[in-house]
Amino acid sequence: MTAVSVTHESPSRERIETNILVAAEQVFSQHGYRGASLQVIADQAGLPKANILYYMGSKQALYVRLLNRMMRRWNEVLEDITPDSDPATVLSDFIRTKMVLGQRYPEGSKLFAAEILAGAPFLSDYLAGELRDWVASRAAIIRQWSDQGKMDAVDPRWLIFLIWSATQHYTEYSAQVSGILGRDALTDDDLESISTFLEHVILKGCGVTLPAPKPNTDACRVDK
Amino acid sequence: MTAVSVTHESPSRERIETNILVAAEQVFSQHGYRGASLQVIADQAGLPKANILYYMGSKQALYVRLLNRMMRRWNEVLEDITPDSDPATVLSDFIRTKMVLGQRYPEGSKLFAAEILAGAPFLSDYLAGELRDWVASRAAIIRQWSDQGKMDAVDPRWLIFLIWSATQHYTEYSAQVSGILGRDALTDDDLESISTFLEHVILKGCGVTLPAPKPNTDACRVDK
DNA sequence: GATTGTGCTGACCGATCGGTCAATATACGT
DNA sequence: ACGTATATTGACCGATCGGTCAGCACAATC
Repeated sequence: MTAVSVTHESPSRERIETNILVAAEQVFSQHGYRGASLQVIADQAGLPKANILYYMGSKQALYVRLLNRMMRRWNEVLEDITPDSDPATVLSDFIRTKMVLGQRYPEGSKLFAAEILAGAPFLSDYLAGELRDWVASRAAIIRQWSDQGKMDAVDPRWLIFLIWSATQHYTEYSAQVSGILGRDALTDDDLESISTFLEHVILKGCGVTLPAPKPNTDACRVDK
Repeated sequence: MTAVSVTHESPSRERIETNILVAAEQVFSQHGYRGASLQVIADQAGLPKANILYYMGSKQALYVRLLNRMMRRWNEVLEDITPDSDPATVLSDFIRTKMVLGQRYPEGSKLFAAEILAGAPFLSDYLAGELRDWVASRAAIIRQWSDQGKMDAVDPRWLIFLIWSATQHYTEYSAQVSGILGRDALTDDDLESISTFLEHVILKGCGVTLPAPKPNTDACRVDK
Protein backbone atom coordinates (compact mmCIF):
# COMPACT_ATOMS: atom_id res chain seq x y z
CA MET A 1 0.00 0.00 0.00
CA THR A 2 2.31 2.77 1.15
CA ALA A 3 5.49 3.27 -0.76
CA VAL A 4 8.51 1.59 0.66
CA SER A 5 10.08 4.95 1.29
CA VAL A 6 12.08 4.55 4.47
CA THR A 7 14.44 7.44 4.06
CA HIS A 8 15.48 6.96 7.62
CA GLU A 9 15.55 3.31 8.62
CA SER A 10 12.52 3.32 10.86
CA PRO A 11 11.84 -0.20 12.12
CA SER A 12 8.81 -0.63 9.81
CA ARG A 13 5.48 -1.56 11.26
CA GLU A 14 5.89 -5.26 10.54
CA ARG A 15 9.16 -5.50 12.41
CA ILE A 16 7.72 -3.71 15.41
CA GLU A 17 4.70 -5.97 15.50
CA THR A 18 6.85 -9.07 15.26
CA ASN A 19 8.99 -7.74 18.05
CA ILE A 20 5.91 -7.29 20.23
CA LEU A 21 4.53 -10.70 19.33
CA VAL A 22 7.78 -12.42 20.28
CA ALA A 23 7.94 -10.64 23.61
CA ALA A 24 4.28 -11.30 24.34
CA GLU A 25 4.60 -14.98 23.45
CA GLN A 26 7.31 -15.37 26.04
CA VAL A 27 5.36 -13.70 28.81
CA PHE A 28 1.99 -15.29 28.04
CA SER A 29 3.54 -18.75 27.74
CA GLN A 30 5.11 -18.45 31.16
CA HIS A 31 2.26 -16.89 33.12
CA GLY A 32 -0.87 -17.54 31.12
CA TYR A 33 -3.38 -14.96 29.99
CA ARG A 34 -4.31 -13.57 33.38
CA GLY A 35 -0.84 -13.79 34.83
CA ALA A 36 0.77 -11.85 32.01
CA SER A 37 0.93 -8.06 32.25
CA LEU A 38 1.23 -5.56 29.43
CA GLN A 39 3.91 -3.70 31.35
CA VAL A 40 6.15 -6.75 31.46
CA ILE A 41 5.53 -7.43 27.78
CA ALA A 42 6.37 -3.82 26.97
CA ASP A 43 9.60 -3.97 28.95
CA GLN A 44 10.52 -7.22 27.22
CA ALA A 45 9.88 -5.60 23.85
CA GLY A 46 11.72 -2.43 24.82
CA LEU A 47 8.72 -0.21 24.18
CA PRO A 48 6.44 1.94 26.33
CA LYS A 49 3.26 0.21 27.39
CA ALA A 50 1.00 2.54 25.44
CA ASN A 51 2.81 1.51 22.29
CA ILE A 52 1.77 -2.10 22.77
CA LEU A 53 -1.85 -1.06 22.90
CA TYR A 54 -1.44 1.24 19.93
CA TYR A 55 -0.30 -1.69 17.76
CA MET A 56 -2.36 -4.49 19.27
CA GLY A 57 -5.53 -2.80 20.44
CA SER A 58 -5.99 -4.72 23.66
CA LYS A 59 -4.51 -7.48 25.77
CA GLN A 60 -7.12 -9.92 24.55
CA ALA A 61 -6.59 -9.05 20.88
CA LEU A 62 -2.86 -9.58 21.31
CA TYR A 63 -3.47 -12.91 22.98
CA VAL A 64 -5.85 -14.32 20.37
CA ARG A 65 -3.52 -13.11 17.66
CA LEU A 66 -0.77 -15.19 19.21
CA LEU A 67 -3.06 -18.20 19.44
CA ASN A 68 -4.05 -17.85 15.79
CA ARG A 69 -0.45 -17.49 14.72
CA MET A 70 0.40 -20.70 16.52
CA MET A 71 -2.54 -22.53 14.99
CA ARG A 72 -1.43 -21.41 11.56
CA ARG A 73 2.08 -22.74 12.17
CA TRP A 74 0.56 -25.99 13.28
CA ASN A 75 -1.62 -26.31 10.20
CA GLU A 76 1.34 -25.74 7.92
CA VAL A 77 2.83 -29.11 8.82
CA LEU A 78 -0.34 -31.17 8.73
CA GLU A 79 0.44 -33.42 5.86
CA ASP A 80 -2.25 -35.50 4.21
CA ILE A 81 -2.39 -39.23 4.50
CA THR A 82 -4.50 -41.91 2.88
CA PRO A 83 -5.40 -45.49 3.80
CA ASP A 84 -2.80 -46.54 1.26
CA SER A 85 -0.04 -44.66 2.99
CA ASP A 86 2.49 -46.69 4.85
CA PRO A 87 1.76 -46.63 8.60
CA ALA A 88 5.39 -46.86 9.62
CA THR A 89 6.52 -43.86 7.64
CA VAL A 90 3.42 -41.84 8.50
CA LEU A 91 3.68 -42.46 12.23
CA SER A 92 7.41 -41.91 12.11
CA ASP A 93 6.96 -38.63 10.26
CA PHE A 94 4.25 -37.61 12.67
CA ILE A 95 6.48 -38.17 15.68
CA ARG A 96 9.48 -36.41 14.22
CA THR A 97 7.48 -33.52 12.84
CA LYS A 98 5.89 -32.89 16.22
CA MET A 99 9.26 -33.02 17.92
CA VAL A 100 10.68 -30.49 15.50
CA LEU A 101 7.65 -28.25 15.84
CA GLY A 102 8.02 -28.15 19.58
CA GLN A 103 11.67 -27.26 19.27
CA ARG A 104 10.99 -24.61 16.67
CA TYR A 105 8.23 -22.85 18.57
CA PRO A 106 8.75 -23.62 22.25
CA GLU A 107 7.02 -20.49 23.48
CA GLY A 108 4.08 -21.01 21.16
CA SER A 109 3.69 -24.56 22.36
CA LYS A 110 3.77 -23.45 25.97
CA LEU A 111 1.23 -20.77 25.16
CA PHE A 112 -1.12 -23.44 23.91
CA ALA A 113 -0.48 -25.54 26.97
CA ALA A 114 -1.27 -22.66 29.32
CA GLU A 115 -4.45 -21.92 27.41
CA ILE A 116 -5.56 -25.55 27.70
CA LEU A 117 -4.68 -25.61 31.40
CA ALA A 118 -6.89 -22.59 31.95
CA GLY A 119 -9.76 -24.53 30.42
CA ALA A 120 -9.29 -23.36 26.82
CA PRO A 121 -11.60 -20.32 27.15
CA PHE A 122 -10.43 -18.94 23.79
CA LEU A 123 -9.95 -22.26 22.02
CA SER A 124 -13.06 -24.27 22.80
CA ASP A 125 -14.49 -23.65 19.33
CA TYR A 126 -11.27 -24.68 17.67
CA LEU A 127 -10.97 -27.84 19.75
CA ALA A 128 -14.55 -28.94 19.16
CA GLY A 129 -14.41 -27.94 15.48
CA GLU A 130 -11.33 -27.99 13.31
CA LEU A 131 -9.18 -30.08 15.60
CA ARG A 132 -11.89 -32.62 16.32
CA ASP A 133 -12.46 -33.11 12.59
CA TRP A 134 -8.76 -33.51 12.03
CA VAL A 135 -8.52 -36.16 14.73
CA ALA A 136 -11.60 -37.95 13.41
CA SER A 137 -10.29 -38.15 9.87
CA ARG A 138 -6.90 -39.40 10.99
CA ALA A 139 -8.51 -41.88 13.35
CA ALA A 140 -10.61 -43.31 10.53
CA ILE A 141 -7.54 -43.95 8.42
CA ILE A 142 -5.61 -45.51 11.28
CA ARG A 143 -8.58 -47.76 11.93
CA GLN A 144 -8.46 -48.92 8.34
CA TRP A 145 -4.82 -49.78 8.79
CA SER A 146 -5.81 -51.93 11.74
CA ASP A 147 -8.55 -53.61 9.71
CA GLN A 148 -6.06 -54.31 6.95
CA GLY A 149 -3.80 -56.02 9.45
CA LYS A 150 -1.07 -53.45 9.02
CA MET A 151 -0.98 -52.80 12.76
CA ASP A 152 -2.57 -53.77 16.06
CA ALA A 153 -6.19 -52.90 16.72
CA VAL A 154 -5.49 -49.99 19.04
CA ASP A 155 -7.86 -47.08 19.57
CA PRO A 156 -6.60 -44.45 17.08
CA ARG A 157 -7.58 -41.56 19.34
CA TRP A 158 -5.44 -42.82 22.19
CA LEU A 159 -2.59 -43.31 19.75
CA ILE A 160 -2.85 -39.74 18.53
CA PHE A 161 -2.99 -38.43 22.09
CA LEU A 162 0.01 -40.58 22.97
CA ILE A 163 2.12 -39.08 20.21
CA TRP A 164 0.99 -35.57 21.09
CA SER A 165 1.74 -35.93 24.77
CA ALA A 166 5.04 -37.74 24.38
CA THR A 167 6.43 -35.15 21.97
CA GLN A 168 5.01 -32.06 23.63
CA HIS A 169 6.40 -33.11 26.96
CA TYR A 170 9.92 -32.07 26.05
CA THR A 171 9.01 -28.51 25.20
CA GLU A 172 6.30 -27.78 27.72
CA TYR A 173 8.03 -29.53 30.59
CA SER A 174 11.48 -28.38 29.54
CA ALA A 175 12.03 -26.94 33.02
CA GLN A 176 11.37 -30.33 34.58
CA VAL A 177 13.32 -32.28 31.98
CA SER A 178 16.42 -30.12 32.20
CA GLY A 179 16.14 -29.96 35.98
CA ILE A 180 16.22 -33.74 36.15
CA LEU A 181 18.85 -34.22 33.49
CA GLY A 182 20.97 -31.54 35.14
CA ARG A 183 21.33 -29.65 31.91
CA ASP A 184 20.32 -26.21 30.78
CA ALA A 185 18.70 -27.42 27.60
CA LEU A 186 18.39 -30.49 25.44
CA THR A 187 21.14 -31.00 22.89
CA ASP A 188 20.57 -32.04 19.31
CA ASP A 189 21.83 -35.45 20.26
CA ASP A 190 19.21 -35.65 22.99
CA LEU A 191 16.47 -34.80 20.54
CA GLU A 192 17.64 -37.38 18.03
CA SER A 193 17.89 -39.97 20.77
CA ILE A 194 14.40 -39.17 22.04
CA SER A 195 12.88 -39.22 18.57
CA THR A 196 14.43 -42.57 17.82
CA PHE A 197 13.21 -43.93 21.14
CA LEU A 198 9.65 -42.79 20.58
CA GLU A 199 9.70 -44.13 17.06
CA HIS A 200 10.90 -47.49 18.30
CA VAL A 201 8.47 -47.86 21.18
CA ILE A 202 5.35 -46.53 19.50
CA LEU A 203 5.77 -48.30 16.18
CA LYS A 204 6.73 -51.57 17.78
CA GLY A 205 4.09 -51.12 20.44
CA CYS A 206 1.40 -50.73 17.80
CA GLY A 207 2.63 -53.75 15.89
CA VAL A 208 3.38 -51.68 12.85
CA THR A 209 5.00 -53.92 10.29
CA LEU A 210 7.85 -52.25 8.52
CA PRO A 211 7.37 -51.60 4.85
CA ALA A 212 9.55 -53.03 2.15
CA PRO A 213 12.99 -52.77 3.70
CA LYS A 214 14.17 -49.71 1.96
CA PRO A 215 17.82 -48.71 2.20
CA ASN A 216 16.63 -46.66 5.15
CA THR A 217 16.95 -49.43 7.71
CA ASP A 218 17.81 -47.74 10.95
CA ALA A 219 14.34 -46.40 11.55
CA CYS A 220 14.14 -48.49 14.69
CA ARG A 221 17.59 -48.38 16.11
CA VAL A 222 17.63 -48.19 19.85
CA ASP A 223 21.14 -47.18 20.55
CA LYS A 224 22.20 -43.70 21.22
CA MET B 1 -0.96 -29.38 72.01
CA THR B 2 -4.12 -27.41 72.78
CA ALA B 3 -7.01 -29.29 74.29
CA VAL B 4 -9.63 -30.47 71.89
CA SER B 5 -12.30 -28.44 73.65
CA VAL B 6 -14.75 -27.37 70.95
CA THR B 7 -17.82 -26.99 73.08
CA HIS B 8 -19.55 -25.22 70.26
CA GLU B 9 -19.03 -26.96 66.91
CA SER B 10 -17.14 -24.26 65.14
CA PRO B 11 -15.92 -25.50 61.74
CA SER B 12 -12.57 -26.41 63.31
CA ARG B 13 -9.44 -24.84 62.02
CA GLU B 14 -8.51 -27.90 60.00
CA ARG B 15 -11.77 -27.94 58.08
CA ILE B 16 -11.44 -24.28 57.21
CA GLU B 17 -7.87 -24.67 56.04
CA THR B 18 -8.81 -27.63 53.90
CA ASN B 19 -11.63 -25.62 52.43
CA ILE B 20 -9.21 -22.83 51.54
CA LEU B 21 -6.66 -25.24 50.11
CA VAL B 22 -9.23 -26.86 47.86
CA ALA B 23 -10.43 -23.52 46.56
CA ALA B 24 -6.89 -22.23 46.08
CA GLU B 25 -5.84 -25.38 44.24
CA GLN B 26 -8.59 -24.84 41.71
CA VAL B 27 -7.70 -21.22 41.05
CA PHE B 28 -3.92 -21.66 41.00
CA SER B 29 -4.17 -24.68 38.71
CA GLN B 30 -6.19 -22.74 36.17
CA HIS B 31 -4.33 -19.44 36.17
CA GLY B 32 -0.93 -20.16 37.63
CA TYR B 33 0.73 -18.33 40.50
CA ARG B 34 0.66 -14.84 39.07
CA GLY B 35 -2.71 -15.18 37.40
CA ALA B 36 -4.47 -16.30 40.55
CA SER B 37 -5.93 -13.67 42.88
CA LEU B 38 -6.67 -13.98 46.56
CA GLN B 39 -10.07 -12.37 46.02
CA VAL B 40 -11.15 -15.10 43.61
CA ILE B 41 -9.84 -17.78 45.95
CA ALA B 42 -11.72 -16.20 48.82
CA ASP B 43 -14.95 -16.07 46.83
CA GLN B 44 -14.48 -19.70 45.81
CA ALA B 45 -13.97 -20.65 49.45
CA GLY B 46 -16.89 -18.50 50.62
CA LEU B 47 -14.74 -16.45 52.96
CA PRO B 48 -13.64 -12.82 53.14
CA LYS B 49 -10.25 -12.20 51.61
CA ALA B 50 -8.67 -11.15 54.88
CA ASN B 51 -9.56 -14.55 56.27
CA ILE B 52 -7.45 -16.30 53.66
CA LEU B 53 -4.45 -14.27 54.74
CA TYR B 54 -5.24 -14.86 58.40
CA TYR B 55 -5.00 -18.61 57.89
CA MET B 56 -2.34 -18.80 55.21
CA GLY B 57 -0.13 -15.81 55.89
CA SER B 58 0.54 -14.83 52.32
CA LYS B 59 -0.19 -15.76 48.74
CA GLN B 60 3.23 -17.32 48.37
CA ALA B 61 2.92 -19.34 51.57
CA LEU B 62 -0.44 -20.67 50.40
CA TYR B 63 1.04 -21.58 47.04
CA VAL B 64 4.08 -23.45 48.33
CA ARG B 65 1.87 -25.25 50.82
CA LEU B 66 -0.21 -26.53 47.92
CA LEU B 67 2.91 -27.61 46.06
CA ASN B 68 4.22 -29.45 49.10
CA ARG B 69 0.88 -31.14 49.64
CA MET B 70 0.94 -32.38 46.08
CA MET B 71 4.51 -33.59 46.38
CA ARG B 72 3.54 -35.53 49.50
CA ARG B 73 0.65 -37.22 47.68
CA TRP B 74 3.01 -38.11 44.88
CA ASN B 75 5.57 -39.63 47.25
CA GLU B 76 2.93 -41.78 48.89
CA VAL B 77 2.57 -43.91 45.80
CA LEU B 78 6.23 -44.28 44.95
CA GLU B 79 6.66 -47.96 45.46
CA ASP B 80 10.08 -49.54 45.67
CA ILE B 81 11.41 -51.76 42.96
CA THR B 82 14.51 -53.91 42.65
CA PRO B 83 16.42 -55.38 39.73
CA ASP B 84 14.67 -58.65 40.57
CA SER B 85 11.20 -57.14 40.15
CA ASP B 86 9.29 -58.13 37.09
CA PRO B 87 9.46 -55.35 34.48
CA ALA B 88 6.01 -56.04 33.09
CA THR B 89 4.22 -55.73 36.41
CA VAL B 90 6.31 -52.78 37.53
CA LEU B 91 5.77 -50.80 34.34
CA SER B 92 2.11 -51.76 34.28
CA ASP B 93 1.67 -50.68 37.88
CA PHE B 94 3.55 -47.48 37.15
CA ILE B 95 1.25 -46.60 34.26
CA ARG B 96 -1.96 -47.41 36.09
CA THR B 97 -0.88 -45.73 39.31
CA LYS B 98 -0.04 -42.53 37.46
CA MET B 99 -3.39 -42.61 35.67
CA VAL B 100 -5.22 -43.04 38.95
CA LEU B 101 -3.18 -40.28 40.58
CA GLY B 102 -4.08 -37.85 37.85
CA GLN B 103 -7.73 -38.70 38.17
CA ARG B 104 -7.67 -38.45 41.93
CA TYR B 105 -5.92 -35.10 42.08
CA PRO B 106 -6.66 -33.33 38.80
CA GLU B 107 -6.25 -29.85 40.22
CA GLY B 108 -3.05 -30.75 41.99
CA SER B 109 -1.63 -32.19 38.78
CA LYS B 110 -2.56 -29.07 36.86
CA LEU B 111 -0.99 -26.96 39.58
CA PHE B 112 2.27 -28.79 39.03
CA ALA B 113 1.97 -28.37 35.29
CA ALA B 114 1.42 -24.63 35.60
CA GLU B 115 4.40 -24.34 37.91
CA ILE B 116 6.62 -26.19 35.44
CA LEU B 117 5.32 -24.07 32.56
CA ALA B 118 6.27 -20.93 34.47
CA GLY B 119 9.82 -22.26 34.70
CA ALA B 120 9.45 -24.04 38.05
CA PRO B 121 10.56 -21.02 40.13
CA PHE B 122 9.45 -22.72 43.35
CA LEU B 123 10.34 -26.28 42.40
CA SER B 124 13.83 -26.07 40.90
CA ASP B 125 15.42 -27.46 44.05
CA TYR B 126 12.97 -30.34 44.15
CA LEU B 127 13.49 -31.17 40.47
CA ALA B 128 17.27 -31.08 40.65
CA GLY B 129 17.31 -32.91 44.00
CA GLU B 130 14.73 -35.43 45.15
CA LEU B 131 13.15 -36.02 41.79
CA ARG B 132 16.42 -36.32 39.94
CA ASP B 133 17.62 -38.92 42.44
CA TRP B 134 14.37 -40.82 42.08
CA VAL B 135 14.69 -40.88 38.31
CA ALA B 136 18.34 -41.88 38.49
CA SER B 137 17.67 -44.83 40.80
CA ARG B 138 14.78 -46.06 38.65
CA ALA B 139 16.79 -45.60 35.51
CA ALA B 140 19.59 -47.70 36.92
CA ILE B 141 17.24 -50.58 37.63
CA ILE B 142 15.60 -50.37 34.23
CA ARG B 143 19.01 -50.43 32.67
CA GLN B 144 19.79 -53.62 34.53
CA TRP B 145 16.62 -55.12 33.13
CA SER B 146 17.86 -54.30 29.67
CA ASP B 147 21.25 -55.81 30.40
CA GLN B 148 19.55 -58.97 31.64
CA GLY B 149 17.68 -59.18 28.35
CA LYS B 150 14.32 -58.69 30.02
CA MET B 151 13.52 -55.81 27.68
CA ASP B 152 14.90 -53.75 24.82
CA ALA B 153 17.87 -51.49 25.38
CA VAL B 154 15.93 -48.26 25.54
CA ASP B 155 17.09 -45.18 27.40
CA PRO B 156 15.39 -45.50 30.81
CA ARG B 157 15.00 -41.75 31.20
CA TRP B 158 13.06 -41.41 27.98
CA LEU B 159 10.89 -44.32 29.07
CA ILE B 160 10.09 -42.64 32.38
CA PHE B 161 9.31 -39.36 30.64
CA LEU B 162 7.12 -41.22 28.18
CA ILE B 163 5.01 -42.75 30.92
CA TRP B 164 4.77 -39.45 32.74
CA SER B 165 3.70 -37.50 29.70
CA ALA B 166 1.27 -40.08 28.36
CA THR B 167 -0.57 -40.42 31.65
CA GLN B 168 -0.49 -36.77 32.68
CA HIS B 169 -1.92 -35.72 29.35
CA TYR B 170 -5.41 -36.83 30.23
CA THR B 171 -5.64 -34.72 33.36
CA GLU B 172 -3.71 -31.65 32.35
CA TYR B 173 -5.13 -31.48 28.83
CA SER B 174 -8.57 -32.57 29.92
CA ALA B 175 -10.05 -29.49 28.24
CA GLN B 176 -8.50 -30.51 24.94
CA VAL B 177 -9.31 -34.19 25.27
CA SER B 178 -12.95 -33.65 26.13
CA GLY B 179 -13.25 -30.93 23.50
CA ILE B 180 -12.06 -33.35 20.86
CA LEU B 181 -14.01 -36.33 22.13
CA GLY B 182 -17.09 -34.15 22.44
CA ARG B 183 -17.63 -35.16 26.01
CA ASP B 184 -17.69 -33.25 29.27
CA ALA B 185 -15.36 -35.66 31.01
CA LEU B 186 -13.73 -39.03 30.60
CA THR B 187 -15.77 -42.00 31.75
CA ASP B 188 -14.42 -44.88 33.77
CA ASP B 189 -14.58 -46.95 30.62
CA ASP B 190 -12.43 -44.38 28.84
CA LEU B 191 -9.85 -44.52 31.58
CA GLU B 192 -9.72 -48.30 31.55
CA SER B 193 -9.47 -48.27 27.77
CA ILE B 194 -6.64 -45.73 27.84
CA SER B 195 -4.75 -47.57 30.57
CA THR B 196 -4.98 -50.83 28.67
CA PHE B 197 -3.83 -49.11 25.51
CA LEU B 198 -0.81 -47.51 27.16
CA GLU B 199 0.06 -50.76 28.86
CA HIS B 200 -0.11 -52.57 25.54
CA VAL B 201 1.91 -50.09 23.52
CA ILE B 202 4.59 -49.27 26.06
CA LEU B 203 5.24 -52.81 27.27
CA LYS B 204 5.22 -54.25 23.78
CA GLY B 205 7.18 -51.30 22.47
CA CYS B 206 9.92 -51.89 25.04
CA GLY B 207 10.00 -55.59 24.29
CA VAL B 208 8.95 -56.50 27.80
CA THR B 209 8.21 -60.18 28.04
CA LEU B 210 5.07 -60.88 29.96
CA PRO B 211 5.38 -62.84 33.19
CA ALA B 212 3.18 -65.72 34.23
CA PRO B 213 -0.35 -64.28 33.85
CA LYS B 214 -1.37 -63.82 37.43
CA PRO B 215 -5.04 -63.70 38.49
CA ASN B 216 -4.39 -60.50 40.46
CA THR B 217 -5.71 -57.93 38.03
CA ASP B 218 -7.09 -55.12 40.12
CA ALA B 219 -3.89 -54.09 41.81
CA CYS B 220 -4.69 -50.46 41.11
CA ARG B 221 -8.16 -49.94 42.35
CA VAL B 222 -9.41 -46.40 42.17
CA ASP B 223 -11.66 -46.42 45.19
CA LYS B 224 -11.63 -43.57 47.60
C1' DG C 1 -18.77 -8.59 85.66
C1' DA C 2 -14.29 -7.52 84.26
C1' DT C 3 -10.26 -9.39 81.81
C1' DT C 4 -7.96 -11.79 78.49
C1' DG C 5 -6.97 -14.23 74.28
C1' DT C 6 -8.36 -15.75 69.90
C1' DG C 7 -11.19 -15.74 65.61
C1' DC C 8 -12.55 -12.84 62.40
C1' DT C 9 -13.21 -8.99 58.98
C1' DG C 10 -14.33 -4.18 57.04
C1' DA C 11 -11.62 -0.57 55.82
C1' DC C 12 -7.74 0.94 54.09
C1' DC C 13 -2.74 1.11 51.99
C1' DG C 14 0.55 1.74 48.06
C1' DA C 15 1.36 -0.67 43.84
C1' DT C 16 -0.05 -2.38 39.65
C1' DC C 17 -3.64 -3.71 36.48
C1' DG C 18 -5.74 -2.80 31.39
C1' DG C 19 -6.97 0.98 28.90
C1' DT C 20 -7.78 6.10 27.30
C1' DC C 21 -6.35 10.41 25.67
C1' DA C 22 -4.29 14.64 24.62
C1' DA C 23 -0.04 16.35 23.20
C1' DT C 24 3.92 15.92 20.60
C1' DA C 25 6.94 14.20 16.91
C1' DT C 26 7.61 12.63 12.40
C1' DA C 27 6.77 11.71 7.45
C1' DC C 28 4.75 12.77 3.09
C1' DG C 29 1.89 15.05 -0.63
C1' DT C 30 1.22 19.49 -2.46
C1' DA D 1 6.39 26.17 3.63
C1' DC D 2 2.21 24.21 4.72
C1' DG D 3 -1.35 20.76 5.85
C1' DT D 4 -2.58 16.27 6.87
C1' DA D 5 -2.08 11.69 8.43
C1' DT D 6 0.25 8.67 11.13
C1' DA D 7 3.50 7.31 15.02
C1' DT D 8 4.62 7.83 19.66
C1' DT D 9 4.15 8.26 24.60
C1' DG D 10 3.67 10.59 29.30
C1' DA D 11 0.04 11.27 32.19
C1' DC D 12 -3.89 9.76 33.92
C1' DC D 13 -8.32 6.79 34.93
C1' DG D 14 -11.04 3.49 37.75
C1' DA D 15 -10.42 -1.24 39.15
C1' DT D 16 -7.98 -4.65 41.30
C1' DC D 17 -3.73 -6.45 43.24
C1' DG D 18 -1.39 -8.48 47.84
C1' DG D 19 -1.15 -7.18 52.36
C1' DT D 20 -1.91 -4.53 57.03
C1' DC D 21 -4.44 -3.27 60.88
C1' DA D 22 -7.66 -1.64 64.13
C1' DG D 23 -11.58 -3.16 66.10
C1' DC D 24 -15.53 -6.18 66.94
C1' DA D 25 -17.48 -10.88 68.56
C1' DC D 26 -17.13 -14.30 71.71
C1' DA D 27 -15.71 -17.98 74.72
C1' DA D 28 -12.82 -19.09 78.73
C1' DT D 29 -10.62 -17.53 83.03
C1' DC D 30 -10.52 -15.05 87.16
